[in-house]
Amino acid sequence: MGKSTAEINPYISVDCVVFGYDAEKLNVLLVERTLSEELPYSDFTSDWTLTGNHVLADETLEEAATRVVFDITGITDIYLEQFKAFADPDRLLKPKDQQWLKSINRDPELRVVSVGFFALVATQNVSLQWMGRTVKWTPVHEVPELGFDHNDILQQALLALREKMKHEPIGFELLPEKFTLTQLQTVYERIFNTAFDKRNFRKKVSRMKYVIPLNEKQQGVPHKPAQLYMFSREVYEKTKREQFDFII
Amino acid sequence: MGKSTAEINPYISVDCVVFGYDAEKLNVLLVERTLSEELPYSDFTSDWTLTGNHVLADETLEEAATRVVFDITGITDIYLEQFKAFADPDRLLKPKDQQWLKSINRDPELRVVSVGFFALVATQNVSLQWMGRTVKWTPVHEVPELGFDHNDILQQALLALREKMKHEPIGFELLPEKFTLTQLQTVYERIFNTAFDKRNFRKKVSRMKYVIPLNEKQQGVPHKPAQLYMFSREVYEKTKREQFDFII
DNA sequence: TAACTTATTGTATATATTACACTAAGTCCT
DNA sequence: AGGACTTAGTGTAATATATACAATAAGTTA
Repeated sequence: MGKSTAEINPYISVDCVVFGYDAEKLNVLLVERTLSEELPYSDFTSDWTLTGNHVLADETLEEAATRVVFDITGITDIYLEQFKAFADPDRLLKPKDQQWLKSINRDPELRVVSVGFFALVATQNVSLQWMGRTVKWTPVHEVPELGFDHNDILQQALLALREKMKHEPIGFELLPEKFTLTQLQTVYERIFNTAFDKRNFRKKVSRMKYVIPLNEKQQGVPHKPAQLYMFSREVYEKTKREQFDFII
Repeated sequence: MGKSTAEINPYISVDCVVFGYDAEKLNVLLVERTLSEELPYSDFTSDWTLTGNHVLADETLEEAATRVVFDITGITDIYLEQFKAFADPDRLLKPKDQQWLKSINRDPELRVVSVGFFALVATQNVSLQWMGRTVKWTPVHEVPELGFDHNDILQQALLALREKMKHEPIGFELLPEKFTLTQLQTVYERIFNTAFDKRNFRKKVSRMKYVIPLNEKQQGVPHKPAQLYMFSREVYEKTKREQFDFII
């Protein structure tokens, strides 16, 4: 942002599916899309889209995605992963989208490749603002019809997130640095929409040497305070081994 | 192919990393890149690249990748998976690549997004020809310096292939329809560069209900003929269940 | 101090993993 | 016909993991 329009590559964009978790639900960041006031088109004045932007001339895709997430959330060290490119010839051809593209003087005929990233953020303690545009968290199961092909992109991001979560310890990215085992279990239960047995889950976690108990307990809760844990990526990288699980 | 140049989208291409397996090694399909004869640039006359092409105006990425693979191999039903988009600003800026782009009258300044797919084919029994261009199988560990950023694309494809193979039964795509357990074991050993215990491997496979023994044995081998098996994706889809393995 | 809420723990059974070496069934050669 | 050669095929014991299942512990609140 803050760069001149001339540096923007009109053919390539990134869309970031920013997932957040609030101890209740998996949410996704949406941005309001409004028609510019000078052009009062009739059939909509605003709706919602994922966060995205065109890449700049000297930017890599990763840099563009990092910039987009930073501009909205102010967060720099964020878990970010490219998961799929979207380039169907008709992905911007819905009437609303055409109307919007014209309203901001973009060529509505142009075929834009959008590269999808998903991001995981720990809390909602991010100052939501994107150059004055309205940004909000929405539970992934309550997302309305979005602009462009963003409902599709969101669904693909969810699939990619689940696939990755099955095999890599990224659930921790959605939790605060210090978390309880119940919180950890709940993250997985919500994202996979299942329930785990508490004892078996804890037995499994206790075998993960990279989930480390702290000398600290939960505070300010009106019941028995839980042990706090941290995740160590360093320990994970050192102790992980390849394994196959393509069985039944 | 066979369409007019006017229908080509100059900004978007697909590159297909076509993996083949010949009972010995994992190979990849390479195409020779030659400078057009009218423009005798000095420092190279030909080298190799992955198979790829620009997408056509009315094509999706998947359709373009399918077309590219079909044009080279003549195969229609092929395992094909999008794994990553490549769009670094400098990905086509090496002198050789600039020279080549100019020689075919492409704008060498243009930033092209290439979407990478990997494909798995069972045998080398594919008629290799791509509109008269030279195509060859090369063992993945003997691939020379390729044009563009294709060495990078190949490495990323290998990583994506391994990741997928750890969790999904796609090794079968590299084998003939009827295969022996030794062949199956060898595929995994070669791709992961490890050795498995034969008895333990077979015990594991015997638990996969979707690897089905046939009433048929190997023929024409100068030793005890092995039992032949087939893979049933239908049985796999019906019996698989989600599981987590992000432990140690 | 009783009611309430969430945290924490164990055991028995079944299944999966690992390490390890010999016999079986063909062909080839003389 | 017989022996050499090559790859196929198999079992067992020890350890680790998965699953099903319910009672006690440690705080807070009224």
